[in-house]
Amino acid sequence: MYVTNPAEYLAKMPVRTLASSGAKTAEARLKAGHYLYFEGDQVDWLYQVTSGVLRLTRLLEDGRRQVIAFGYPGDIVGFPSAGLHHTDCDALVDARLQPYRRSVLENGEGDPKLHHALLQAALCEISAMQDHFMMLGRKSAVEKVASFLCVLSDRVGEDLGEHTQVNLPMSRADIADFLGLTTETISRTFTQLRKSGIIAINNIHTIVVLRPDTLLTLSLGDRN
Amino acid sequence: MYVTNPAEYLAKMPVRTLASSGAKTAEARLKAGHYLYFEGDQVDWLYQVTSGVLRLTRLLEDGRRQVIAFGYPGDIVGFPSAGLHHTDCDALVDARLQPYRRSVLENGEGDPKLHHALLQAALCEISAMQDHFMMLGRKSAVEKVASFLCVLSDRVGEDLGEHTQVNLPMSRADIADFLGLTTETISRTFTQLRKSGIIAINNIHTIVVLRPDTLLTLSLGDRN
DNA sequence: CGAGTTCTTGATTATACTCAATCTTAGTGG
DNA sequence: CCACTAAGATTGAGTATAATCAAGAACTCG
Repeated sequence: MYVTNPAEYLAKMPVRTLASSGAKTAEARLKAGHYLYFEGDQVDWLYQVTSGVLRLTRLLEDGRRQVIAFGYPGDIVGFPSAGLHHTDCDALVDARLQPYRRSVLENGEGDPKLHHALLQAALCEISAMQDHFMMLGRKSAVEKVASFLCVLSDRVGEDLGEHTQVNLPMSRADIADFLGLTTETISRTFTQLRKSGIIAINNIHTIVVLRPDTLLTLSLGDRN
Repeated sequence: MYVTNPAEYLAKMPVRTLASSGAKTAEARLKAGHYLYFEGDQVDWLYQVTSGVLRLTRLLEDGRRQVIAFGYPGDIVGFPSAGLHHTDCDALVDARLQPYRRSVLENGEGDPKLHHALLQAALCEISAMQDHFMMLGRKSAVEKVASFLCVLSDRVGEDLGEHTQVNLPMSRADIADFLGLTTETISRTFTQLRKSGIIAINNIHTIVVLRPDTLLTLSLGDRN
């Protein structure tokens, strides 16, 4: 889940259909806080998130952290590079996962349709990451946070009729490490959006988007 | 070319061998300043850079720009997402390109070996981009510039015996838009590295790495 | 209920940006 | 070949944004 321009995400949906394929294994479960894999591990399986939310992270020697992505239902995680995992991955909340053999991605092994679907998911990933570059490199704190909320709202927001409610299973530190900011800045920006009447904060993990249009405008950085 | 940790790049080398495959077309040439494709174009071909340097960019409505990558010899550019290009691509200097049909990547069409090589290149790309996230999100200006020079030095530096010479075909603005900084900051950081005796600046497009070890230390952000 | 973590808010600082001027380089035509 | 121009690079001064440091508030969970 690379949080950028909402429109980008529609292209990802076709992936959901791949679960209907033949060569699949029994669904796996991952409890909140437990790790699916670590950086450097051999890749044997890819996983499509069925429910729950995953967190993909990378560490620098000195402790600085980057959250690479959040894995929401429909997303595929675990793409290998040189056969190895290049992030850590753990669950923010209890999750269910559909595993696919790495060999299906790399060799097409017996299931060309699934092979193709996994390849398409990898290609989507590349394009989504490019969006995220723009966000990390060129957007202000407000733009980043607004973008983040916009995408979450579009992808997993609950329709409350008038407004949209968004659940944030991740901590402020996770959001900060995803957007290249500090927890303090995330907190301040949330407060600022709340005081402007753009969002409401029901509790730490639940916000309501009151003015989605304004939020979208902020995310695009119209400095009028 | 995602400038991060030098070690990452060794993994990319196997890709070079794929040019020996059967299903290839005549080499293409692209003059400096000319575009290979634009964002939104239909993807028909992927290209492996044979010589020269490409620039992949993305624009925001208000003119802010992100350089997504530089394409150096060995690199593959043009991976489709939903069949479309998601960056602009032009040549910084005259370049030669080996084209491969998109269908080889997506359907394996007639050449499983090439299909596999292109897929591996795409997977490498994902991991390299993850490195770049860390750089954009979590590194200081000095760390970014040092990282950039380290990788260029490793990949395309000319061995001058004692030192390593690096050619920079791109402008300061390109480097800035690649690293998420401004041209002024790039300039100042270069000057700072020069005054510290870590690099020498022969001319705007040619720098010499005098103390590679110190540069590497700086790139990793050891704040001692 | 209480301890510990996470979040929020405030005050201050630092890093990198902005704006502006100067210098350098590359390209053009006399 | 050299002056002239335009674009790009450097440097400086001042500023703004987000980071840091620190304290207090609000959650979480045993």
